[in-house]
Amino acid sequence: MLYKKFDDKIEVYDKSQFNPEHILECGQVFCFDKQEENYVVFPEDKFAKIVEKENCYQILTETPDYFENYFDLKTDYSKIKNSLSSIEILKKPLEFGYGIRILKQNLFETLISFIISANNNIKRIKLILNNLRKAFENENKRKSFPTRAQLLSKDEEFFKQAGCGYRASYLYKVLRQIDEQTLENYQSLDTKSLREKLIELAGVGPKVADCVLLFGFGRGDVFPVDTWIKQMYNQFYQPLENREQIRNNLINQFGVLSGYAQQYLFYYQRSFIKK
DNA sequence: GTGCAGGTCAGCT
DNA sequence: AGCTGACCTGCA
Repeated sequence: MLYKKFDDKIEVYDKSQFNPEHILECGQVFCFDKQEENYVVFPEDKFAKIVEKENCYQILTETPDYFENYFDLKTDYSKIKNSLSSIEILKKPLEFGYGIRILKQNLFETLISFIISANNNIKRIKLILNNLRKAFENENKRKSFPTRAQLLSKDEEFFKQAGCGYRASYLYKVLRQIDEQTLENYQSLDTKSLREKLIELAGVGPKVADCVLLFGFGRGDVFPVDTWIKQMYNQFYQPLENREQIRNNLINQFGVLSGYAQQYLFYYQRSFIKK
């Protein structure tokens, strides 16, 4: 993809495979806000503001290298979209979310965020995550995502106060089950074994595991099945109740591009309901 | 007041 | 193994 890296920004010239609204609103990430016409995104302890120009999008940031990787700019999405476009069910979703890219997100942040996402709504998920950031805003620069060590110092009541509800005990437990380095080491596992490892963690079931696999570990051969995907599936395929069955059938069809297909389908399906 | 939101878990057959 | 009900809580 065509882009150029500067000291204080990246300019992305190919608007056909980079659209901040598509990328950030397609459900893979919670650490962003829309400010008037622009999007800001704040993963880990980083920050970027995305501004549209006539011939490009500018990613304004102090850490261009970080965001070059974060937005996976080296990957050519025209190839991915091309191989998916022959599938009838994906035609409209691809047209609608043409600028989607799957972000390369921090493993720990992704794990915590998607544990909180379970049986929850996006507004409240963002509220809770902001509460967690706010609790450490004096010791961190800006409002960074807290580290495992920082969260480990808190008790279950802290997470309840932050609005986590019954997920508070999951967080308390999972912080004692795993650290950042162990997560990194999991990269060497194949997708199936890695998924089993993740499901052992508190608050992590099949759906959350698939989200961490896709958005954190960059595994394309998974298909997170949530209420929206299930709704879509039962609309276009032979209706099924069991989510694992739906998942297996979809992975059978989409193979190593399952995760990508999921994002286009999710974004398109949800657009009908969302205001 | 009622119902829902990117599900997971414990307890049952 | 596979199924079922309970579950925090902010917001519409």
